[in-house]
Amino acid sequence: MNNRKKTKVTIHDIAKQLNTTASTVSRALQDHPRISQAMKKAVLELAEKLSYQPNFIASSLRKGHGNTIGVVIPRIDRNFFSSVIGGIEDVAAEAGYNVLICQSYDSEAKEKNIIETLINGKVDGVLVSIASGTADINHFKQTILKGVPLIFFDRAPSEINVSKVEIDDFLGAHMAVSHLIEQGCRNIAHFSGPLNVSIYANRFLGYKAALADHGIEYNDQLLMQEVVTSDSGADAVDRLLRLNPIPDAIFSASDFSALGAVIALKKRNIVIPNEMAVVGFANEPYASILEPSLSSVDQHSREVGQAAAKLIFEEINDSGNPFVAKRILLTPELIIRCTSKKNIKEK
Amino acid sequence: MNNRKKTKVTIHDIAKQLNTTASTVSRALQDHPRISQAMKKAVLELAEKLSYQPNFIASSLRKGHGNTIGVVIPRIDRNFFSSVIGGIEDVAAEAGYNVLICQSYDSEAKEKNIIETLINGKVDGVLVSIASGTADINHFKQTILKGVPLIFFDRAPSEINVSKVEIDDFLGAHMAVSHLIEQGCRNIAHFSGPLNVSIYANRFLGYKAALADHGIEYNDQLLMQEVVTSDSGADAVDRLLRLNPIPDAIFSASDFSALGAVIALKKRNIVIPNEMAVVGFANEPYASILEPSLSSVDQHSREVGQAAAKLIFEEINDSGNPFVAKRILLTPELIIRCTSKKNIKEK
DNA sequence: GATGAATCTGCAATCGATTGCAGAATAAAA
DNA sequence: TTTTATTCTGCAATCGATTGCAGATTCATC
Repeated sequence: MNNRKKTKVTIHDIAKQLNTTASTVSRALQDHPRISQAMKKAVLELAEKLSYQPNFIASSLRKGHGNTIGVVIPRIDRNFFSSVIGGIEDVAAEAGYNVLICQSYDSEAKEKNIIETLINGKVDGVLVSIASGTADINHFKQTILKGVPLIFFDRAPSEINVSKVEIDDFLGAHMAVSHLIEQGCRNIAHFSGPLNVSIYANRFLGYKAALADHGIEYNDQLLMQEVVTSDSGADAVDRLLRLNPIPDAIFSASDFSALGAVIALKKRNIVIPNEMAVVGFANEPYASILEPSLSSVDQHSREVGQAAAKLIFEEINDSGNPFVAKRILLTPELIIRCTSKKNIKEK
Repeated sequence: MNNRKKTKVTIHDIAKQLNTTASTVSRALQDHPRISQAMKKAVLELAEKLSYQPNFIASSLRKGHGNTIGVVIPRIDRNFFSSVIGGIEDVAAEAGYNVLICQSYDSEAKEKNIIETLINGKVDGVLVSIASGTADINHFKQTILKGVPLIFFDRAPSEINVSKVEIDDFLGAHMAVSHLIEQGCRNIAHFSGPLNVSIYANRFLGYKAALADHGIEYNDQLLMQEVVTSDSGADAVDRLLRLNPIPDAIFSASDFSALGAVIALKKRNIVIPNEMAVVGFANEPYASILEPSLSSVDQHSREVGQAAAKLIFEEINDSGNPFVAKRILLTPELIIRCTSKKNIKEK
């Protein structure tokens, strides 16, 4: 067992041993109605005996598709994306498809490169969460021209006519901010990401709308831009504390900056949530572990993946009909924990 | 742009327009030395103009490989595995390979199924972290017979002659337990997983060895078996507290059970680390966020992925030579935090 | 002008499975 | 026995790119 040689049994080998042809063997293996039971039995038995396995590449070439879909994400070691992939893989495995994972690391060049190698027959469809560094979306137009189904999830460009699966960021933000207002907060700061990225833009709009709906005026000073990391969250807290009056809540578009904020607030002995309430976004696994536990908007990431995968299979199987872009908007869920629930002690 | 038609430019199309043949076009595209500069230029220009993209499937069939490797893991939404995949993907992308991800959900049947579909030419090599439910490893022997390179990482069966990338669980456990002993603990409990799984067996051995090396007798009562989840960790704490004397430390083979233990201990107002110190294993992202922050053994997961990927490319490119199984053992790192560092206040 | 060398191209087979169509073999009906 | 219907099989092309080998063309040398 120390030298490994390729055993390559093909339908021709089977045909030869049975004094028949590859066509017949091929049909027998597919249980084609015009092949006799006797022949099917013989083929199946010999195939089993020789432990024949069909060559996937060859049949893909002939059939024109390879039962594989590609997924392009910024990075996999982020909880949101790995759980989206979990959802995609569930649906794909069910449908007999495999999933090819590629990371763009938020770089447009990498993303472009990935898309180009994927669409040359390697995959039958592509699911993308666009890189934040991507300005030019021509590579996606290529994909469409090639006739390869394309779906965006989570992060999607607006200037392109494709199907999308998104969570309702506006609603999530609106729920979070409304909740803070119900808790008595009136002076609510917002940590935002780059506003040219749709998810952050929508969260910002949801924030503003919730304020307006409760008759609270929007205050420019309370918007902290490009605050999505833990460090920047801590810095932003410093800036907030210099305001007069000091805000009484933070709605952060990211759990990471919310985390940084909570740590910074604790360091300054500011009581959470009574002096300053905090709600994050994404419901990262650590949200429940942080003390006080972090309220956050859950994105139902696994369902995002499942929905996106289902959508792409629809488009793959539907390729004859004229294309109509669909948009699925999933409802997020506000998870209320200790950083925002006043008058309730930590247990 | 509402109807999507497949544009399928092949080398034959280019050849026809240039009054030459597919062979010449193929060679021109590969910059073959025996093609004239003029012809190369013409081909390249026309290819560009028609936005020709080589058909990946066709060239794979002919070349006998498809620049794809498969990864089989129990599940992707676990930090360890997603970061291993990050490492694999880094190396693979560098080498011009794509990565196919499959989840076994710790089921032998699923794993077997995955392996069988992968090795039929779909991938050029397979990286596996074996499902905990897998007893029969015949499907892997098939893989070897097929001549498809195979590497195990993290979890590997012992009864098979293949290359492996593992972290030194024995050493990691030894470091953790020695550290607890240095902190003055003498009565150290151990939360273990199923001992037929190598990683848990080795952690257990490392635990025992560290005790022995410090002249501490191993006590059967302090071994809590099958404790790898948060809930079971909390339960195990209950049992420990009924012992006499009560242990003064826990070395957990999993961060999840360590987490459960810390929460349970806090609920009972047992002071960590002075009354009970805790060290976990895996350095999950929440370890640093927990209060008190959890000491844990970091597995350098990204490096595991990188090492495994490098190894499989060696085997793929080396297929001529007689096979020699390699074993890479990575050194883990003990991260000392507040659950085990006595006499240091939490900041 | 002839021979040899050097440089390009094209033919045709190949990778392995699939499939339309023709045709063989068998059974049923006349 | 002949005709018609029915049931199986096989031939050959196809998917698109690659490659060994032969042949063609150009150029240099004697």
